[in-house]
Amino acid sequence: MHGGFHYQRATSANLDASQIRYKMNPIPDALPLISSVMSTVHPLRNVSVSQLRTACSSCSLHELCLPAGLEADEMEQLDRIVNRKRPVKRGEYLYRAGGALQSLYAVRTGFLKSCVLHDDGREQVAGFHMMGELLGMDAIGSGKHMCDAVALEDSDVCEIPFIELEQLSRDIPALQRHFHRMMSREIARDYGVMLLLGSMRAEERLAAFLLNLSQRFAARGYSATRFNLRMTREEIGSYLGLKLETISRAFSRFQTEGLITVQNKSIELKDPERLRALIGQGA
Amino acid sequence: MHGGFHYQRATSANLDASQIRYKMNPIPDALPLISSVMSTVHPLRNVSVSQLRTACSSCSLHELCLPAGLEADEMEQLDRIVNRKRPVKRGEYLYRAGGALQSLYAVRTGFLKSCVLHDDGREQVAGFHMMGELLGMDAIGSGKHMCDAVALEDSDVCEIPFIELEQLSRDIPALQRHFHRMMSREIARDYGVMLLLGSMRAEERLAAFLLNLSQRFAARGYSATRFNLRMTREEIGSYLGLKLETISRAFSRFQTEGLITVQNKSIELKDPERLRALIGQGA
DNA sequence: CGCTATCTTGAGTAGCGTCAAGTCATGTGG
DNA sequence: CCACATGACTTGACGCTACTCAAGATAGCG
Repeated sequence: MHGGFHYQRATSANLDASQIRYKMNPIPDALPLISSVMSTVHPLRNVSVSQLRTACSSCSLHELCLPAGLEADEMEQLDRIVNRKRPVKRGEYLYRAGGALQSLYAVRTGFLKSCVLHDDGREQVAGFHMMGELLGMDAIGSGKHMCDAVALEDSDVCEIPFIELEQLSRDIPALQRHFHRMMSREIARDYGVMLLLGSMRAEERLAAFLLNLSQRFAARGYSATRFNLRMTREEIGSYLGLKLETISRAFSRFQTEGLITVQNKSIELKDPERLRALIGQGA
Repeated sequence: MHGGFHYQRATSANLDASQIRYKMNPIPDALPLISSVMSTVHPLRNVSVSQLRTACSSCSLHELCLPAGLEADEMEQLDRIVNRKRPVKRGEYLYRAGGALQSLYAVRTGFLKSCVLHDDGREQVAGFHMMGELLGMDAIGSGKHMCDAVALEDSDVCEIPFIELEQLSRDIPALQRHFHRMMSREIARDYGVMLLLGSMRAEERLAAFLLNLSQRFAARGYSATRFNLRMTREEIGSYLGLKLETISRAFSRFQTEGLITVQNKSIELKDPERLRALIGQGA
């Protein structure tokens, strides 16, 4: 594992990009657990550029992503409009606030953040996005993106032209259904963030954040208790409405209390139950 | 204006319900300004129960609400599935967290709030809803409502069975389009709330809140500078992630600074520009 | 007319932010 | 492969904002 390697690194079926980017971390990324999601995976050595263009039907994310619930022939129709495998390098913008909506984007590999900007330069992280999640839905209302989307590590996304998606979802009820579900889940997620920002104290917020990440990794077949953060303390703080020093102090405190082990970007949840119980102390 | 009057009070074209509910307030609600939205209004004295059942096409909100952009015949189709005029009395729940999604609801008259609940009893107001706005979109993802919706004053809503809406929006592209827009706008609004909760200080939050209300009243043909609050200080505080005392102090401070006049629930914006400038001081 | 919910205001405090110094990772160029 | 530069993180001391607790005023309602 060394630099110069990373163009071959990522398949749609693994998250190991992060292991390469953070290759010096003493604790590697959680290894994928055996799960139904992983059943169609090609081993790393078999990956080639052509295989990176896999159709939705052979993408390991199709249960999580937009094609969930589609029949084979419907998935094929969706495949025809999806522009697969657009790479976004770490630090690159997928889109910027104010830019016209062209497509929605499904994360294939990697990790991104959305940032809302304020005139005075303040910036607020509105969300972190991992594989199978859909970005850009904030732009449908006005035709313009409300936020920046930035890759936190080298990532691949599928580009889904919005006009064509809307057209196709008229013909395929299951697609329409699932698209509505994904928009609605974004709204429900936002309500959760509001609850967090509006009524939790610093340590509760961080605990909720860690448990949320844990649950999302678990849903993708990775360890729920050991994972690597892809974002800085400052980005976590921005998302949680706190300063980076507060995040750092809370991590340290959790560690001395035996709730987690934290070493740089690597996290291990030692006692998820006590972490969960911690939420609700500040009522 | 006195009690016992209020069953005749509200047409789809006025917000005056609040003037009756808060009839003792020295400053009445802003009167509707002349605007395109008001062109089909019946004067109050002509209102009858049958007219309360008006179709979307004759509803003064159709430019703001779900039927925006539909042709006459399309609007007729939508009309057939909409269960018009379900009254919700002050304090009544339109739906509750955990309840199964049946319908979306469009506010016709009145004012409602959505509240997210936390296990430990904490409650966070996630939004306030006025005429032309759509509620319940958080429930599509899971099939269950994520929050309570409560009327803050006697209100009327149109009930739109979700399954039928989805069906119909396959046949009517303009309806599909607009429905997507409304969901997306909810997401964009949520991002704005996150920015507010995550990075503004108390007085900035309140200023942003007042300006937002102002803008929404203006979009409905009412005064942008004089209006009545329909919610308590505690509800404003909950929405803004602050305590009621903080809201009260900020109101007082704004008043002594000449930014607003506030008397109980009635608000006048004396200097919207300085109010706007105030946002961005705390960077 | 009195009861209750809502609001205002004050005094004291806790929690998180600010500022600052120093350590540790990452990755670059010699 | 090592030395150094840079960005990320940790920790401490201090300050300020908003919270808590409390008392009193006011409005709305029966």
